[in-house]
Amino acid sequence: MAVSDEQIEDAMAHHDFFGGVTAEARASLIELGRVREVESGSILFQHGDRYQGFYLVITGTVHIYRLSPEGRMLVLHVMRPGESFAEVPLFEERADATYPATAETLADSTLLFFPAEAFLSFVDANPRTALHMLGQMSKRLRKAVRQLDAVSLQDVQERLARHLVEQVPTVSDDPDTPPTVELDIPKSVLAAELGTVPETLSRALRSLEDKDLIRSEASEIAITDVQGLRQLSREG
Amino acid sequence: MAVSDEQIEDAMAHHDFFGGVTAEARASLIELGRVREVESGSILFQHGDRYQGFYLVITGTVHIYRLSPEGRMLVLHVMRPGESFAEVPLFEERADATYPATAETLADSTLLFFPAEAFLSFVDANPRTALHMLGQMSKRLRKAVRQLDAVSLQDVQERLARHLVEQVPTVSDDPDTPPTVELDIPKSVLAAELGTVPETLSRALRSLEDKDLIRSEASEIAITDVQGLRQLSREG
DNA sequence: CGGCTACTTGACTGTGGTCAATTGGTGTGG
DNA sequence: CCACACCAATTGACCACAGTCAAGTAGCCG
Repeated sequence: MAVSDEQIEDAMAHHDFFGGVTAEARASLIELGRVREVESGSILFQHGDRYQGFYLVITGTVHIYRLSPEGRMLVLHVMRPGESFAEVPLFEERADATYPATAETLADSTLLFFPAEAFLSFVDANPRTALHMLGQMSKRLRKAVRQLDAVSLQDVQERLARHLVEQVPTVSDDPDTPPTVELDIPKSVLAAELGTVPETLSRALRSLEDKDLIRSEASEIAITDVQGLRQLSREG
Repeated sequence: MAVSDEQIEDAMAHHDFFGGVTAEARASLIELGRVREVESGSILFQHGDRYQGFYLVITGTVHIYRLSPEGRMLVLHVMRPGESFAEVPLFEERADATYPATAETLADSTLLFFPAEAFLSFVDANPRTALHMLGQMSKRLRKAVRQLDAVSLQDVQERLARHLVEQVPTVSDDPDTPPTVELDIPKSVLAAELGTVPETLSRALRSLEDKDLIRSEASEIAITDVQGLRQLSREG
């Protein structure tokens, strides 16, 4: 059940960073990576662990989270095929770099692992690629700011509305049937991604349903009023 | 009342990015910058404005914030001499880049402004400097994560405690008198930096005082029990 | 002295977190 | 094939943290 090279190539081609470099550079980058196959629920690294390197998702799902002392979870990111994570410590003080959060698979997954040393040597030899990396980091930073904004300036309902709107495919393949968001993660994780708990998420979903903005059934969420949702997520 | 070259040199030398490059590179970088002197309360750019370039603080204070539709403020950053801000959009899609937040001076300030085009050409000609930039961005990202963590996992009192602990100078110049944090910004800004409102900050300060962890008087906050504060900010 | 702003304090309210019980779906074993 | 166990999700009751509104105080400048 090894992954095919096409899958790897596919994931890399769609990647913000890997997709931006030349084909030859990409080829030599693949050489650096080690394939890791892990089952659902595996912890790749934990908050505070000594930094080893970063990952690229080929198949599966990974969530990056932090835990409060009391055990509440805040999900920073849910990573899907073609996305990479944990590059941040690459460029910090080398000696005692640690992972800033915990990474755990939400499904059986195939990952490409890039050891810090090897990757840094590559960047060192190809300084131009650092620019692509900067683009990547900038996006992350902007996303972090939006998340921060959302958590402290919007209530749960608005955050949920925003999240749903962002999930809706921009091009509607069928103008009549309402666009549908299929949840491929447990609701508890979505809750933690919105900075809340499952109970509150449940009530927020119900509340949006009562307002006829969505129709929710198990992990299928049909958006019946995209405009209304968008408006809710912007204005108070 | 123009700033001296020493002040500029000083600010740059202590900067994470500018301080990391060679002296000659730094010299040519100064050439790129334009000095701007602005009085307190000036808005340098607003959330959504077309991106022009980034700033380095020589003297004064600048806060970077976002506003909710209802007008509540979230302060992302308070910038002091030797710090730079608004580099993020440099490396994003060039055509329609915008500022992700608003920047306003909290005091009469002197800034060095770097136009995007010129600076990018420099990085292009000196790709190695991109690595320093990456280090810079990484720190930002990590800070953003900690802020996110704080806002959604800690209550106001804990966030305040953490903030105060971080302000305490690491080396105590006098072992007997308690370390003191001098607020150089209005409390309303500190409140927004902690993701709350002035009233709540006021109560949080009082509450820490009642616990004999601090002694607060106007903008002087004496830390009487650093250990206790630290503990409060970690554990629930 | 008057008026302005920053900050504080009090009373009230609401969002959302906690705890607990219930439902529902899924997989395992008798 | 049903029974049971287990986990995810929902619902209800309760409560507390913190935001709002309003009044009051203190400091500062004209």
